[in-house]
Amino acid sequence: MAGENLELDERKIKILDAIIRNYLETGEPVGSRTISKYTDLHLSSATIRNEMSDLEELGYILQPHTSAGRIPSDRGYRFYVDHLMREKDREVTQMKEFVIEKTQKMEGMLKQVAKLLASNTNYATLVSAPSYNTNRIKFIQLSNVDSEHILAVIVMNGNLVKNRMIDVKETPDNETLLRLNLLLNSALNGLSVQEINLGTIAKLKEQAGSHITIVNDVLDALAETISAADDLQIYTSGATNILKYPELTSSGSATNLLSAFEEKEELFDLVTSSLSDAGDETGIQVYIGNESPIQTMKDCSVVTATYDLGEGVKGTIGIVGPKRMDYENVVDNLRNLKSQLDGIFGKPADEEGA
Amino acid sequence: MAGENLELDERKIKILDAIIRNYLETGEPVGSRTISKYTDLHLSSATIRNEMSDLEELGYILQPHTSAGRIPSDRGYRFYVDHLMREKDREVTQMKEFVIEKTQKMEGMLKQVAKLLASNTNYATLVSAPSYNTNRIKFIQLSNVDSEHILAVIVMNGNLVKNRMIDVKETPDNETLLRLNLLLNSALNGLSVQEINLGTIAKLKEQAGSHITIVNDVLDALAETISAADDLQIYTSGATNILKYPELTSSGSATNLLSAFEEKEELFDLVTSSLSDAGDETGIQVYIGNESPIQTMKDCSVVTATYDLGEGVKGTIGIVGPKRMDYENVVDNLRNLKSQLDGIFGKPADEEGA
DNA sequence: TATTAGCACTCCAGTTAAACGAGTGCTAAC
DNA sequence: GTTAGCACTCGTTTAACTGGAGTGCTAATA
Repeated sequence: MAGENLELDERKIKILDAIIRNYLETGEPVGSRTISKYTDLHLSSATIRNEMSDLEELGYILQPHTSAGRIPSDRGYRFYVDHLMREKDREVTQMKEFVIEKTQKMEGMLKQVAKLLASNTNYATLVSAPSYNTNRIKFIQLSNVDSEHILAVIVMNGNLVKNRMIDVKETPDNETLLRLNLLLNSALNGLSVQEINLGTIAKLKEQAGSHITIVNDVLDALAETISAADDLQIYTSGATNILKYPELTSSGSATNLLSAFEEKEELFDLVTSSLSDAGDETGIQVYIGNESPIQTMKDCSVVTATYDLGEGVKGTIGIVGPKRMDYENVVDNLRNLKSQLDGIFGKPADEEGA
Repeated sequence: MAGENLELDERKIKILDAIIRNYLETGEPVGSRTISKYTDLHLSSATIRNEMSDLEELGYILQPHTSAGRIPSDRGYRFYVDHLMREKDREVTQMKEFVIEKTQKMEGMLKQVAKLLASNTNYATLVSAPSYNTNRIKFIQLSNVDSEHILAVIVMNGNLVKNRMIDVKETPDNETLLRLNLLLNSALNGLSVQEINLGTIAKLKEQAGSHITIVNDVLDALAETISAADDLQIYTSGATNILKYPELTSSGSATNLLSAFEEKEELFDLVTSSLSDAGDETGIQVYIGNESPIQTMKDCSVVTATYDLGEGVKGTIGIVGPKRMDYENVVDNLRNLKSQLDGIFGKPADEEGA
């Protein structure tokens, strides 16, 4: 565990650890007498009191009011997460079988993941669908559907499919359509959407001749494919777990949290910022209180994991709960799920356009 | 308003009406003295008390406890909704512009509708996407995507598009693909999914020759298109409004309601049963307390409207709130929105496969 | 006969006061 | 440096009290 520390000696650390662990369990302020018995230090409550007084001065714990026990401060939690938390002996869970084999579709699977996580942890969970931003165009096809509509089908790497109905005044004949298909595919194939620049577009339009409008529509559809807000799906579960924690309901932030989980807009911010924060090498990130990217969550803790399917295809799994959440369990669960998801996409199953 | 009634004379009806209206406003049990002043009957509180006693015996109102005022019973609400409720002078709202013009996409529009309704009423709302069950196949197209995948695109009436990736061992050449496309289109075009019977399938497979597996996959995709649970999308908004009503939070049903709105599974039942209940000619249905199709909602009232885009394409808009909800306002809002939606689909805009 | 005034009674909601107890800080002794 | 002891603080719980809104009943009234 924690090695030498500038301001905390061995004993203080042990006491801090005991306080936090106890508080995580009970949710009640913990007093000196409790610690005196709980630890193997064999110190009297009076001694503990002195140490606690020091710890408070250092900002690791605080008193809700005079003559109450101590609770961890944000700084205390941070120290705990960084140095004190033990990794769980991971029991190899049967998640894989349960979650992944059973559902072929991305959407269903992610919903399952959120649900499973929520029931495992008793916190609110969210899972974002992978974002395909840096993905490349694999295939484009235009077809006549009826006299007024052309259907454009765009397949991206990873087999994400996007459809776009295009209104036309007159139906192009099959030959023209074939030519356009050839044109589009040869011009755009293999490009990521970012790589389609003005030059490409100009050339394309030049060659399209009288069918510029169709080409324009296809380009629009491509643009839409990356417009993140439109594409990014977020699945949530267990939001009502929030109501289980009095420190959230009484502080009044519960309602805001719940509607954030319903409307999901704020969750986008959470997901994107968690995707950009690198996290440590494990890809797991812990936000405590005000560290959270979202103001709404300043009274709770957020733990996120970023899963990476390769080729820049990434997504986020997150857990939102009270500051006194069971970090060990949560982190373990996330690490576990992450590793499962990281592996999946060797063989991309069939998915559907959002 | 209500004409003659077997057990209720004019005066009793007036009193009942006054009690319910007052209770809807305040949420507090209403006493005899209040009514004595509130109405233009000019009766003393004592007289009112006698009448109230009668009304209670008849089951229209009840006392939360001795020496409290009266509140409407389910039966009372029912009578109110059926006979007493006045229709609002509809101010022509600018909903259409706001909601409908601004968003081209079905999904976005329905989300907007839910949101608007929630903010208008302060209750929890849900909107189901139109179900295309009786819809017909318009167009099918298979294309080679890469060496291991064929993409099947299916367009239904109303321009609902469904994609399906099909794994293949070896790529069919273009000629074969063309033949299959022709085959599928001529065999299935214009059929609703229910109409595809064993005969059709057998004939199709016979003609498919060595490419049965592909045909099978296409048929699977078709089956999926109608599998309702998979297809039916529900958008919700304002679920947290539930927390505003003490009668729901204290009875403990709020949590269940909230998670019903989050998980949405129960809402499917609500939507389907509201779709099958014809409702009166207006297409609007009011469920009070136990009348609700869902047990979770037995402590509240549910008002639903069914919108009909024609061709069997239907959807539901619903509102969930306390029994003392503002029925007049709610019904008016629903009727309004319904009429807007009913009109929309003259020109089906572009949509995307689920 | 229908209505009203008056009164005793009920019961909830809100307030106050007291008792409790968990916990601290400090001091003095070990 | 550690501990025992004690006075003090402060939130929580319990109990008792009060006010008020509302009812039901009875007797008087129009």
